[in-house]
Amino acid sequence: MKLELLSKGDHQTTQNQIISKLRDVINAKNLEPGDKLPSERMLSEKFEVSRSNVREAIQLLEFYGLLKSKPQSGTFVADIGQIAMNGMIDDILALGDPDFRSLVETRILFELKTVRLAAQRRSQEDLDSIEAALEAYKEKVLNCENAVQEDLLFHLAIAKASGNSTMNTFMLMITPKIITNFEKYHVCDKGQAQKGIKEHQDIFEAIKKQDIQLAKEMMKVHFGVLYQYCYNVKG
Amino acid sequence: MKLELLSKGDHQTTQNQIISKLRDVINAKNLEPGDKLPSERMLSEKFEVSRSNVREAIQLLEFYGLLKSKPQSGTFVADIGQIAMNGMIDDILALGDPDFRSLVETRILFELKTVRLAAQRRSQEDLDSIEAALEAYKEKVLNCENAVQEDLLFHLAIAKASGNSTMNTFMLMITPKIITNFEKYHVCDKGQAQKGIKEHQDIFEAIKKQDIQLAKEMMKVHFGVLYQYCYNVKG
DNA sequence: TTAAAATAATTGGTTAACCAATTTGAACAC
DNA sequence: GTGTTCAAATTGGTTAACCAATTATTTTAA
Repeated sequence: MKLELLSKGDHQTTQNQIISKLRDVINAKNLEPGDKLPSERMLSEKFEVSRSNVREAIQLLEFYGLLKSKPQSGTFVADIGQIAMNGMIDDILALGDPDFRSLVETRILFELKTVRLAAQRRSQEDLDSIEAALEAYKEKVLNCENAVQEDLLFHLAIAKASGNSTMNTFMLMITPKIITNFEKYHVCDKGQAQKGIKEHQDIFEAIKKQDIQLAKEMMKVHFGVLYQYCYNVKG
Repeated sequence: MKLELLSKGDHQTTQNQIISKLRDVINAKNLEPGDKLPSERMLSEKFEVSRSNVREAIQLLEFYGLLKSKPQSGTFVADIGQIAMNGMIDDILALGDPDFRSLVETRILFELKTVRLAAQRRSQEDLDSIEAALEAYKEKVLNCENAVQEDLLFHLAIAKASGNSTMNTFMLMITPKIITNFEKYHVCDKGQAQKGIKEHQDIFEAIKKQDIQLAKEMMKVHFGVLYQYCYNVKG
């Protein structure tokens, strides 16, 4: 038996320690937006870790928009004041792997919003893409095959048609995590198949008609089961 | 004059090319979930790029949950079928830098949702954090100082209190991008100051009372101006 | 012939060396 | 003193060498 209680990834732990130390450096030196941090080499020596570890930590903070590295110059504090910097780093350090329920909850939020935006903004090209995804889905279902992939692409096509690149990106980030943890197996139920097809078809038609409210309602129906899973577990 | 038309980042371009080639490899070899990709060294030779470039591309696809690297073994296709794999990689390749409007639109969506969840789920500790952020905000505003940072932390405290780690993470990702592009300067207007304080106070009180609907309404009022910016630009 | 053991090759990850752009500061002309 | 030039040091980024774990292959024993 491997005793790994509260291990949580050795890598992750040291990474968070470095980030924490980076915050300390920023505070100790009273660095403000535009100020330069010590070089990666100095930091790696000071923290007694490898330079690549420091680089990785800096890159994460860069990802969150807190730092900015300039090629042959140095790493600089982004346009974020010290107070916000400290608060945000604390928040980042407190982040853990997202739980499944929060993923589902977030997905439903996105689905209900993107479908409205798609109904409102979709171009003809968008509509064609969604329809193609729908047809692929229907074909698989009618052949009694697993259509998880086609289902996913249908929803991603809607996200794309929403014209909101941020939501589109986020959908790409969370949806695979959900479908790989969900419906591992496939059962061929005639009733379920028809229900699934109808729900997708209804959503598509609403988008086509540009009926925003209807599109949202149809999507709500489609996610009814998952919705229950999220909000009625307690009750 | 530097002719950089459609440059879009040299790095980004080669990266996308590699990702595209990775997709081709997966298709050519008909790789399915669990199957192993060629080694990084082989790929770098085949693509005629450095191994670190290949690694970077693989890591991005790993970020989106499409691949999975195992330390001294190899890189494997995650639990995503070929159809979804192709569709998702296409989507990823089509992603561009998010436009400002989509960021704002997404932020408002999150704010309206997290404030409801916060009103519903907040612990006493959450409430204390939010109140502390509110007090810090009020103090700055009453002193006629710029309170952008305190405003940000107030909203992030609400996101944290929502109990949804996914939304919390996403809020951390987009909010800084917005505030750094917005309200670059600060004007001290007595009326505006009081208005800002009242709006924040109202939101806090609603969360404290756990009045979900009211919390949402107060947040909607708070983001009224931004909301207009998003949805009434055309009209 | 087959199972097991030993060894060689391969793997992603890590570290160290290297690079070109930038920055710094000393030398120097006026 | 002051502005300019130029060389040396510093920087983040990149490449190549190295590592330990894993996997494939060969050898060996029964």
